[in-house]
Amino acid sequence: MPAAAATGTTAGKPGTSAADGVSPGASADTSKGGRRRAGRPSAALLDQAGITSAALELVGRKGYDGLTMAALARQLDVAPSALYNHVRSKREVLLLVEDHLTALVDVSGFAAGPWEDAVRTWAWSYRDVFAQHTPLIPVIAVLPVTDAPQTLAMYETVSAAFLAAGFPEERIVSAIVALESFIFGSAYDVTAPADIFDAGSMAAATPHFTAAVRSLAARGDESPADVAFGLGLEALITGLGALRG
Amino acid sequence: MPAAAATGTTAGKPGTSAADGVSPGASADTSKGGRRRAGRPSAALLDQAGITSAALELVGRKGYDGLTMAALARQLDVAPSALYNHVRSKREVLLLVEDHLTALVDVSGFAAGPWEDAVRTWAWSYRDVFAQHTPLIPVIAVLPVTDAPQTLAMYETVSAAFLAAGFPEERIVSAIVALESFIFGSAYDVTAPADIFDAGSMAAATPHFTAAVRSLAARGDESPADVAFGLGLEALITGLGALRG
DNA sequence: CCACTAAATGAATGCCATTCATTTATTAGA
DNA sequence: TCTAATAAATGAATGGCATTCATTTAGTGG
Repeated sequence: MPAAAATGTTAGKPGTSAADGVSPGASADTSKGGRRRAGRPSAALLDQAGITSAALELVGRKGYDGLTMAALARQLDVAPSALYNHVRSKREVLLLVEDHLTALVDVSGFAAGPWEDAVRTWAWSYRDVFAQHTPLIPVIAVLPVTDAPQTLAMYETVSAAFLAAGFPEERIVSAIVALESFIFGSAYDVTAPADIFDAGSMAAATPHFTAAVRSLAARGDESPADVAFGLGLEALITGLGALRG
Repeated sequence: MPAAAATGTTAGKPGTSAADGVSPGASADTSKGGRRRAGRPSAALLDQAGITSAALELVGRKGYDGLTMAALARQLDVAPSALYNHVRSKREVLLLVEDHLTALVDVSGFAAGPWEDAVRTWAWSYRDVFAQHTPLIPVIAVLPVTDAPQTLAMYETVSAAFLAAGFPEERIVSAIVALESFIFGSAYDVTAPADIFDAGSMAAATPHFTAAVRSLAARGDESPADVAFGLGLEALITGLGALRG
């Protein structure tokens, strides 16, 4: 399970959620509900799906520092101010991206098989997706689920599976939150520089820590972030699993 | 090794960091060692300790949105550009604040008593400190320990205690990282709005999740964030504790 | 008293998200 | 077919931000 970690990122699951496929290009004017009133231009250059995929491409190419409203507009061949006809703020752009990414998290394990395996698959995949998008984590943390349909869909799938696995209803949300907290915190670790624990000139003053760091580095195959995540995840699975009736 | 910590940052030149003298701004940092060269003003208005405490006061009063270099300068009765004689960037200000806060984390439990109790005390305290400073979390995550002496000191204390408790040396860093990841993720939860899980109009589409949320709310005394943190922490303590030889 | 230097200044610079009055393009309905 | 309504795009502001830099200020050791 450890090395496979990296794969999860691409693992978009078709059956995961209620979202239609979307056609990210320039024209997918499906939803955007609301009745039409008077004359209404049909060939809009922008919509939320297009903005979302342009934002994702931009992030992939330039990182989150490169995701500015100006750059986003340029990517879409449009004036920056045009974006505000479709999105209330930059935060809403981040929110659209977040919800899109959540749909990539692998919840397929919850359909069948042991609860432990399903949680493992889900957690590794969840971490892998957001490890490449850590600037979204502060956004997610305060995000009312109402504003993120895909995220809500994921919670429904996971909740149903926890109930089926024998969890008492009043513990389900707490267990999910505990797992998510660990997942988000661990996503940051993945991005940490390799020498983050190098004490440098202070090494002599911190002998126990320095020795611990050195013996950690000695083991070769797995990345430190993966080792720590695996360790914590197994502890959580065992400990939380014991709550089942 | 207390406040002397602050030195290293301005370095870059041999022997430059020294800047002792009489009364600095608001809070005096005692001699920072280093040899003196030529003539040198003794009544500096600013130093890193003063900047740190001004930043903390500002954050307490206006939050992290209010912590701008301009506001910080105003607080210290100084021009914004003056700050850059003592600090390389705003990020370094955040770093100073982070290191100061880390010193507030309660590691006293590691001095004696059972490992489990010490970890519990440490983890709750750690979470509580940073729950009020979540904007620092992305900074901490990528922060080389070299740049944060207090943080390094905490790691040394914790590492020594884990070793004494019977942990194999090569698992210590992983165990600490796993705990920290959980702690940082959980710190975000504390700040989440109470209605974060209200599915609103989508409630009908997510019956299991909605029911789980409702039954959670039913239990009154403890905050949801505390319940989740306690649940996860106990699982981690049990699971990680099993690694001890 | 002079040469040296850390520290403070104030005026730029460039980037950013966001706003707004205005224009453009489309279509429903008369 | 003409017209009124309207969504969407524009381009020029606005105000805030961190940061830079040439310059000035003021102590101090020699």
